[in-house]
Amino acid sequence: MNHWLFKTEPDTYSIDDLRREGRCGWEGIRNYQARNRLRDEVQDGDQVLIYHSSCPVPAIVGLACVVGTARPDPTQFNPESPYYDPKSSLDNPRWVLVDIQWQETFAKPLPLKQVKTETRFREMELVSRGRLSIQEVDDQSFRHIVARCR
DNA sequence: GCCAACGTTGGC
DNA sequence: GCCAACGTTGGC
Repeated sequence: MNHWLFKTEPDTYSIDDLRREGRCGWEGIRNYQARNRLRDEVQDGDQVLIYHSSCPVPAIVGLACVVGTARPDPTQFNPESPYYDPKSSLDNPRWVLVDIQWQETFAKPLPLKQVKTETRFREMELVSRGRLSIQEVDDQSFRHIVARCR
């Protein structure tokens, strides 16, 4: 069982939106490495830290879990969608998504600034590979973060 | 709004 | 398959 960190811009879709909806398809991933992880590595029941980017205080803000496995992202076929990809086809979809279920909104979100400061987080992809939108989180960091953000 | 880092595209 | 040009991300 792996743990993950999914990034989102709260102006587009926030942890509050996820809480309200309960469950959502994590649409709009348009990066091959992130896509490959969703398709090949993310498993039913995996836990996911939700991270807010491009906002006043970028931070890890909550917890969700994966429901089911990867499926084609319908937005790639919708010309009206900002995630539309004319090079994709129904026969051979290029992009996938996973569905996630809200579990928790943290009482004490963990700001990126803090993650960067502490040596225990040195190896986190959030520090070393900030732009990757689907990140793997090691077990120890994951447990530490959940415990201290509650 | 700037810009560094990094991903993608396409000509050759 | 290289690499220059270009586009995107995201912190600041």
